[in-house]
Amino acid sequence: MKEPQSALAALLRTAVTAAFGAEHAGVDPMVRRSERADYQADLAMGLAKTLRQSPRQVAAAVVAAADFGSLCDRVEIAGPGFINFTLKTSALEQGVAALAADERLGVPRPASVDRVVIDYSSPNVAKEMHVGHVRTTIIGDALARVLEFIGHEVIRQNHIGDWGTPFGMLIEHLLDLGGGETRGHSSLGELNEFYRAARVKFDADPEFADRARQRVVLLQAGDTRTLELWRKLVAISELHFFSIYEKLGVTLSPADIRGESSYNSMLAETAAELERLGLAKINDGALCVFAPGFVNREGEPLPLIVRKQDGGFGYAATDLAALRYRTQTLHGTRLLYVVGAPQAQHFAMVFAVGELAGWLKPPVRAEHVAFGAVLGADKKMLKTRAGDTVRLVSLLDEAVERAEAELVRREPNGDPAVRRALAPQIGIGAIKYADLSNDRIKDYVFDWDRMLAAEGRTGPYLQYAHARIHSIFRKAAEGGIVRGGAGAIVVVEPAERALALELLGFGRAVTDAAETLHPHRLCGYLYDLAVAFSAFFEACPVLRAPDEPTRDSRLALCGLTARALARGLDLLGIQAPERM
RNA sequence: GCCCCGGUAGCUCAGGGGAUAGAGCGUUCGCCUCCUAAGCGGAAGGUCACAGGUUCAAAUCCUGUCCGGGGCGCCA
Repeated sequence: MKEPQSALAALLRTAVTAAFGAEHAGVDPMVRRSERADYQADLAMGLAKTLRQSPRQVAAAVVAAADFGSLCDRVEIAGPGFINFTLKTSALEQGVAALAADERLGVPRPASVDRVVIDYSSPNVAKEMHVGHVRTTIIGDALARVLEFIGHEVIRQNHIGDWGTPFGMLIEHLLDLGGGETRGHSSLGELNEFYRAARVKFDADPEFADRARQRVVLLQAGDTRTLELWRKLVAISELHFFSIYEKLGVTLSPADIRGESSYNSMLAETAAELERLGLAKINDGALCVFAPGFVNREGEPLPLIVRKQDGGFGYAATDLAALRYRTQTLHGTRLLYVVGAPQAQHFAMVFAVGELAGWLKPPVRAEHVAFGAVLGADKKMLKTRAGDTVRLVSLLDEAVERAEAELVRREPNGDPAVRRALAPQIGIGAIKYADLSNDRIKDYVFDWDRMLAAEGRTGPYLQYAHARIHSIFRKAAEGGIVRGGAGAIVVVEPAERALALELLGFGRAVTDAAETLHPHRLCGYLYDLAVAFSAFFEACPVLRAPDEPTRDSRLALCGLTARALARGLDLLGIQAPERM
């Protein structure tokens, strides 16, 4: 059986053709949740215009042309021409029962499976990860999880910055320090210092800068000794990345790393292909592609510089090579770039060139999944009090510490071991929910007190709702009550009805997040679900239900809600502890 | 100068053609002998930056203005 909202939409579509002819078969019935009923359809007003009839008349004709009897026990026309539907309780019960029996909780399979290549996280080698990486990592991972769950093939690409001119100075500095044989830079705190020192030396010492430039040439030429030192830097950095990923609970693995260096061998042929296609030409000694529509300050055509005057390749070349690789070799059908909004123009140009080159053509699409900055309370880019960029480790550690402190405050005599297990789940979950629940395109204000607050629209609130359900299950088990019996779900109380209705929206919420690439929609849905559950929890005793069938039905509703919350949180990369 | 993204309640944010604009925090009034009160129920609080336009219908679409952030040829 179809989930009621889709069933209503389908019914309305046939009703429209029946009433007004096949030429209107394509109209969107505009079915949505309603405050005045269970669902409402807003199609009559639009149709009225083309049909030159009054909206209420149109609505009446549509309603008359279909039999809503099996789904609804009330269909009313209201206001200018809204059609309000109140579901039959049996339809609601069947819908929820179908959901309970469905592994996928009502998430439909995609009409066509995409091969999604998703580029996210992408930290830089020899630099410590900082706040600037938190959004791409969290948002990218959530999208990867959602798309994968829906049934798309997801290829993660961690486009780490492991190549380019800075490595000349880094390697040269490493040699100055003793050829890299020094006690391994095990902590990346040191390597961060290392980068800074190299930078300072590069800017201050022309002789060093010169050596650094020569070292870049050696690196790009594949000099053995140089590569060895380079690999050392990369290896140490990767250790750091994965320690962060582990703390964060991110699905990226070493196999997903495809850094800038891996395109090194493709840069020349990419440039050659662009030349061959007549797209790239030499301008001021640099090989440039001028995509139509892009201009600089002076209103002159703005180039994408494929090869610099000095013969080197910049990041535009790498991104073009990566685009070519992702389309021509990986055969991705949907390419996602989870990169900050400031790079919008860069990606617009890269995609434009990709289209000109014929690498990117429909139905294959590339999308810049842009996001805004993380701001402090002062509405400026988040910095430490000293004005430094915030290290990601400290951010995550502080989240865990704060979560643990909250646990102590709440339950001073609680088991410390339990707290230690719980704190990361709550702290990291709080950071993730705070980030994901904001529309990604906007900047968002990072506020510890708000995200970890005891109350409100937060990660902990969702986890708490889930934990309360499991608390019921534990109590049930203690009382020898077997869950998952044959008893049907019976919807009687308003709170049960509201919860059931909310549960039916799970599939739509997940699909919506995937199509729009906006995880905050799923966040909003899960919050609404948790609210509906909390209201149900207050109003409808489960284990103390008036009779056994009611108790079992409520247990089943609880089970379904717990699954939906846990799954939804999982799709966001947030853990759902069973007790808090 | 040109381009992109924002401007919605005191604060943080949803809503992005459809009914009286929603939520959380904060303020305020209630609710724990009862499955976790990190909870639930109620109240107050808004010329949706501004001005035009399109439409039966605009917070939502278009144009312009103002404010804030960002980008604009060899860094990534």
